[in-house]
Amino acid sequence: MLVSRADGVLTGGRIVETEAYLGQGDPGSHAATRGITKRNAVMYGPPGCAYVYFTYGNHHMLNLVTEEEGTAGAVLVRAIEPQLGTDEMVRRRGARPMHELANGPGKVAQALGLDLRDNGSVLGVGRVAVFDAPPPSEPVAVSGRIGLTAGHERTLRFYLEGDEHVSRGRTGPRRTARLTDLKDEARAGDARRWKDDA
DNA sequence: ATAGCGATTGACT
DNA sequence: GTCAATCGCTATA
Repeated sequence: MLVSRADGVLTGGRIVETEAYLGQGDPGSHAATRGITKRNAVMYGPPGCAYVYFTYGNHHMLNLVTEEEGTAGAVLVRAIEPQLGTDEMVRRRGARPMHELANGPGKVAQALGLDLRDNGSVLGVGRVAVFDAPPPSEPVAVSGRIGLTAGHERTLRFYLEGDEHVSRGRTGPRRTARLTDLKDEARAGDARRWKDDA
């Protein structure tokens, strides 16, 4: 559950689509180039913070920092299922079908009223908060990330299979799995990474 | 100081 | 399916 209290109004919903962005070695990441810059600094900061950036001259993107301080890593929230403050979300986004209020990363930030002021804010302390929720009943689909220049693709996009609130997009190759299995895979990957580092 | 570009969207063919 | 809008960040001079 993702919740915003921008403008003193609570808005939010269930996260239904995400993409992972790593640090060095992930050419699609803002942290791809070695070193901290003014923009990507928050990605290197402590986990549990919001990394918000501005792109294409119009759109804000909300990421959740995931890795320990000193290691770049964040999850881009690409879509949510509106559940809280939907009337305010309609006011911010314009009259649209419910499933088009936040079915894209730029739309998520707009619907939640977020902007660069939220960059670096601590989840639950600033205007953005994330709460645990029951695991989804739908299978989780895994595909390549959207919108990256060729050669930057990695299968790091995760979304709820068949959910109407997921962004439209060229999916490409895709597989589905249970959430518990994906978590097992992630843990195995972490173990492999630690072993390699050692 | 500044050219080039982008983790997109919305309108249009 | 194509395409323009739009501006902060990054890299280069």
